[in-house]
Amino acid sequence: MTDVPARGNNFVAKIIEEDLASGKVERVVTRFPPEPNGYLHVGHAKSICLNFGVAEQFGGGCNLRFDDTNPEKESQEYINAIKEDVQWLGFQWQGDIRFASDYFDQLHQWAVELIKAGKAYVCDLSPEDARTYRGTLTEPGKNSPFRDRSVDENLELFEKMRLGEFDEGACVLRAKIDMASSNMNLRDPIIYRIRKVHHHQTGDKWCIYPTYDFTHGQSDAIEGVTHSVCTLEFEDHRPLYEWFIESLPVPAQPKQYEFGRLNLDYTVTSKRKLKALVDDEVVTGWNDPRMPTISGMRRRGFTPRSVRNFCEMIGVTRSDGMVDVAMLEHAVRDDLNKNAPRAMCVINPLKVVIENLPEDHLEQLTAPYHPELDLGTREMPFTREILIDAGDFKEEYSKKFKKKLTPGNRIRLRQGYVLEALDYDKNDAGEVTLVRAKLIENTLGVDPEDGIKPKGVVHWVSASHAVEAELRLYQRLFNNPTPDKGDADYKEHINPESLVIAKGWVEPALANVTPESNFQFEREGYYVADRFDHTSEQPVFNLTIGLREDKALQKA
RNA sequence: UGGGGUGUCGCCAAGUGGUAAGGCAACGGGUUUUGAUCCCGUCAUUCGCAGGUUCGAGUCCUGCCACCUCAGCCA
Repeated sequence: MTDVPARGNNFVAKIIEEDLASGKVERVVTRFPPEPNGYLHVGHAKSICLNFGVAEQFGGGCNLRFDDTNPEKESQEYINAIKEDVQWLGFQWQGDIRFASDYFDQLHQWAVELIKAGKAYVCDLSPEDARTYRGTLTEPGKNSPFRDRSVDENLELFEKMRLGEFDEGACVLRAKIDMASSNMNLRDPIIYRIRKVHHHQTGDKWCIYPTYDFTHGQSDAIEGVTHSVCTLEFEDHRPLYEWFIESLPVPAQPKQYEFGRLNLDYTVTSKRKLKALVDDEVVTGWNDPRMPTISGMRRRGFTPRSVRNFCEMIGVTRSDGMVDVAMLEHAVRDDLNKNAPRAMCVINPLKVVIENLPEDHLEQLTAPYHPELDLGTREMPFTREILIDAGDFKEEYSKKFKKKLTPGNRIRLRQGYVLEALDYDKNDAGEVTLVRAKLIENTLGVDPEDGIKPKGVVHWVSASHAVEAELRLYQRLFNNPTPDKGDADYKEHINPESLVIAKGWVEPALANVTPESNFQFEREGYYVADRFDHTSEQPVFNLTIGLREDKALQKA
């Protein structure tokens, strides 16, 4: 009875619902905390939909906060791209954009307080020695020889760190927790390290930077985040997150919850590997239509709604699985089928001469852009010579080709008349080069008067009026279901045919569409006018996804 | 061999002691001026495995097994 899908019905939403009901929180606040060290991908889309979605669902807000504690890997380019991607998906953050770096002063002050409370110390162990002292998964660590420095000495040393008196790596500030903990994160984790680099937000103000662990929870507290939702690999960090919140005079008590990150088959979703694809020029950039980045999907022709529907479809749980990429493809097809205007484009042209039409015949056929939605109409010039897809003509009739144009077999020109093939020409290679046909009169919108109905429907364009367009035919980037598995060899699975450039003859109405207009080229697939390269002089369309094909037909 | 997690149809996922939703995929059939869409139907006697508690267990208990994750001065 209900046509409203169960929305946001996941465990995070349930927790929030309960917290709201019990009065534990009065208004939900979440945050999406990307590090600006790469472009956002489909996995981030899941997180964005969750964090913004749940805030929206319960009348709260979601902050966009850049987790910018590691300046050397970060850049303004990424910040800009991330903002654009979030907005493109249709979400708006609460208030201004936040940066963890906005809180560096406060964080520094809290670090000092930790030292004063005897809960943090400056450690001079080299990275190698620190690793040794840390122990292993099965053996406890050992206390650092610097663990018992006096508060005054630590204060002085930490201040010298801040003033740049030590080299990078010379020492760090660590929280004093428990070197024997079975949770590695609690073995005196580093909370400040020396990095003598320029920061994209704070310039050269700091040469010491707080670590993720020391930054994240406190930033949440400062912003009044109630539910800090992250992925499963941070689960082990939760005790540390809580340790800081309990040890420091923070203004709020945020709680961390974890969900399973998205894994998509035939897809790579690690920023490092995506960056390698860009750096090694396997693709043309972060927004290459083959990339699973949000900007890549956008350029490919995915709509924000299709991506959001996909995220809704896969759900949010604590189990980590591998989602079938067919689900993503379904989400796009479903949205585009319902909403994209239809148009015609012939990719493998075969000329058909309609012999019972005069040379100068020109008729404008009015065709609706969508079979159900009222998206208006366009004029399709109809002339004596037209182009159809070569695959739609067969020299001989057969059951498999019952819907094709064959001598003696009628088909209907989509949105036009019924045609009957008469004969055809072949070249030396045996290829059909031209078909002669006759038009059956009075068949616009109605069946032939002689009662012989056309068997199939074929898309077409006027040979003299069609506009040549560049078609970029995309397929999946990888031909292996788990290219992300293992470490070094994922590039061996690159699909050599992930991009094929082809030519298409589109109906004139398509030349003037704006970049990013989605279409279904009837009987061909869903295409989008390229966001950057499409112009009316040089139309460029990207294949978003093909139409679903009849499986039985493929087998035949 | 330590800690933390997760195991329900090929994939995702509801289910919270009362007798296994839904989506994707697949497979049949119907409609169709897109071999698309749409429609209709089929698809888990069984919930990682083995015991136990109970009138009754996917749900509770015990013990196994499998997989993921943690030893960055990354996030």
